[in-house]
Amino acid sequence: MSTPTDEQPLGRRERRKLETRAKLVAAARSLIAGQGVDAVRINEITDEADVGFGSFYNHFESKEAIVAAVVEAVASELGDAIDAATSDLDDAAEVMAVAHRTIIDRAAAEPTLGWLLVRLELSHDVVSTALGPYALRDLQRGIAAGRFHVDDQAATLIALGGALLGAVRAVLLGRVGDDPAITHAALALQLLGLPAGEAQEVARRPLPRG
Amino acid sequence: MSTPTDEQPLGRRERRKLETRAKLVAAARSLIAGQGVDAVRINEITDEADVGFGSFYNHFESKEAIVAAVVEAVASELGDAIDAATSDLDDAAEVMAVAHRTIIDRAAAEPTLGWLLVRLELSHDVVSTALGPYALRDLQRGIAAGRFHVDDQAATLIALGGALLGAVRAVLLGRVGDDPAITHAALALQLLGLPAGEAQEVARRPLPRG
DNA sequence: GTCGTAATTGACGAAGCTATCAGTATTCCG
DNA sequence: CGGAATACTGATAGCTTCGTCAATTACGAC
Repeated sequence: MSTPTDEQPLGRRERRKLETRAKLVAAARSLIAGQGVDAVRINEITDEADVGFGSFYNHFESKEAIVAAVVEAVASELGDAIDAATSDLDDAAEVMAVAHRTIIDRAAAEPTLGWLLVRLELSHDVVSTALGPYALRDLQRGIAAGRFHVDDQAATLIALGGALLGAVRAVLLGRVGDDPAITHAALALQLLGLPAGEAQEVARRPLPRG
Repeated sequence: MSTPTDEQPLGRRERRKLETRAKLVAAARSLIAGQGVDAVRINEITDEADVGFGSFYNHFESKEAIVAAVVEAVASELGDAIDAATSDLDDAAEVMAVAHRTIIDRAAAEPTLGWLLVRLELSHDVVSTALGPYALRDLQRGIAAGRFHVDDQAATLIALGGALLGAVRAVLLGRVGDDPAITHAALALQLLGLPAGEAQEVARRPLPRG
């Protein structure tokens, strides 16, 4: 997910410019998480970023443009997190469980990220677009390994994504019991056709390098 | 879900008033379905309803007020549809499958309703609030009958609702195969712990009084 | 037919938001 | 050091939206 990051020999001017841009994106991110895209005003973004109003238009053409930047940032951040958490695993079912647990744990630890995910999903399909490819890969590994019993792959991914998003919302709203990540992971595996007992066992395995 | 509807002896004046109100709600419903709550302007609603701008404030205090009316209408409409479709059934698993199929089929037949559901869910929790009680009742029947294997009821309902909403969105976006309602119903039953074969069988049963 | 009541209407003032732009401050480079 | 380049700034013009209100219209009672 991460690019090789070719960089560094930048003048002070360039650095300040990027810094301003980063402040704007961070401010937009936090405000969108709190209020949703539509409710956020551009002057709120510049105030939060502690930057002159006019600066906004030095970096972005419109609100849509900065939203796109936020979406991209969130997508790559989550993608990296999933990669890091699952790269050491062999069992396809465990990969799926850990991927879901990662998302939910991160949303719980960083509600701003969680709300962003929820609030951006409707308008920008973040889950399908950004996470879909990972999910599809993991799904097919599980099918190939004979662990999942799946009839319609696309429909399964949709249900999986919807259930995940529901779980994230529930966590953010505090409507959950203990360790919602494990609970949800077990449900996801059950959805994929694992027997209840096996789903529980896989979902409960300790996270790698935790 | 439906109230006994005590009514009829109304003068023409009352009827016209209710008619205006109904036109406003219908217009709001269609516009919200198309653009989401935030994007809808009050003058758009009155234009669509073919009513003077000022009339809006004879019936509703604010946009929030009319949105609440729309939410209530949608909730009772769906509730009635589910009741009608499942009241003749004995098998708890079949009840759950038919309930989900009903929602998806209705969303497919009436995209306005589907989009409303999706667009209102974020801001108003329609699925949890309006459909949750039905789902909980059916879930507990299935558990009592020993057909579902459920660990955490609340988490299961959340996953079920999220998956349903995802399926509705997919249908509206055309990203589906044949008979998405049956496909999704089978997934829902699998999520509830039914073995894959059994889930398929129950999901495929013909709808009652179809 | 006349009058009182209540709903409807659209124009208007107030408030908010966007995008621009002319001016200022900072950095780069010869 | 000095001039060019570039990012930053906030006031402002123009537009959109909201909620109110005085005038108008439709209804129903007598």
